[in-house]
Amino acid sequence: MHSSTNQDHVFSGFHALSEPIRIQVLELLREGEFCVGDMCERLSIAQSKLSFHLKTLKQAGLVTARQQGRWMYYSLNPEQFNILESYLSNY
Amino acid sequence: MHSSTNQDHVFSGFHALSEPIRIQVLELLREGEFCVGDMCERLSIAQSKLSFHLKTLKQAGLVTARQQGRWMYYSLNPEQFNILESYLSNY
DNA sequence: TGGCTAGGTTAAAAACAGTTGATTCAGTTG
DNA sequence: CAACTGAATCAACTGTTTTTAACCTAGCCA
Repeated sequence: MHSSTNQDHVFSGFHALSEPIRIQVLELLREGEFCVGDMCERLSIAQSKLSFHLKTLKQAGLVTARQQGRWMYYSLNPEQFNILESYLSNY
Repeated sequence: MHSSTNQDHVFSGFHALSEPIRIQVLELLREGEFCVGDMCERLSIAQSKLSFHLKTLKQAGLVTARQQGRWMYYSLNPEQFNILESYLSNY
């Protein structure tokens, strides 16, 4: 049906999705790519807190990061959403 | 896109999905309806522990319960999986 | 080079989730 | 009614996740 290796990734995906701040981040990223500072401002959230949640989202594969100079740009990774979606479609 | 009222339900859905025992329960329920005692046996898990996780799954809408005499029968609620699936399809 | 800035890291505290064993509750059966 | 049983609940405990504030690092520009 699906390998247990994938299942771990699926777990961390659902875990990443089960937190309000992380959902806010994802909703924001639907507008497009953002750097950390701009996200802090838009979400009124402390930088280190945001970094923590971005790390979680990145480890879960839901977002990707790209560095440009001093700025780190984050964006959605739709592929991972597809994987979670197709896991759910088993039910 | 989707109301914030729905979002709460979506949260608890993803939270429910982010725990190994709860996934085991859901996988088992794909075989069909089970009462608590049988699930305990099949999953080698203490009754109060299982009840705790079933409560979480029920609150998240992922399973439904039906009482028959002293037995409580649980089964999957595919509609809620569809809701989560379509939430993910926004990404 | 030195100072500034964006963002990642860390450690301690606080908050939250899960486990355990005992207890309670509601149906059933004698 | 009394004894019994399946399942929910509770309180104490343990483990994990999140928050916070201080600190570190790397890139830029004077």
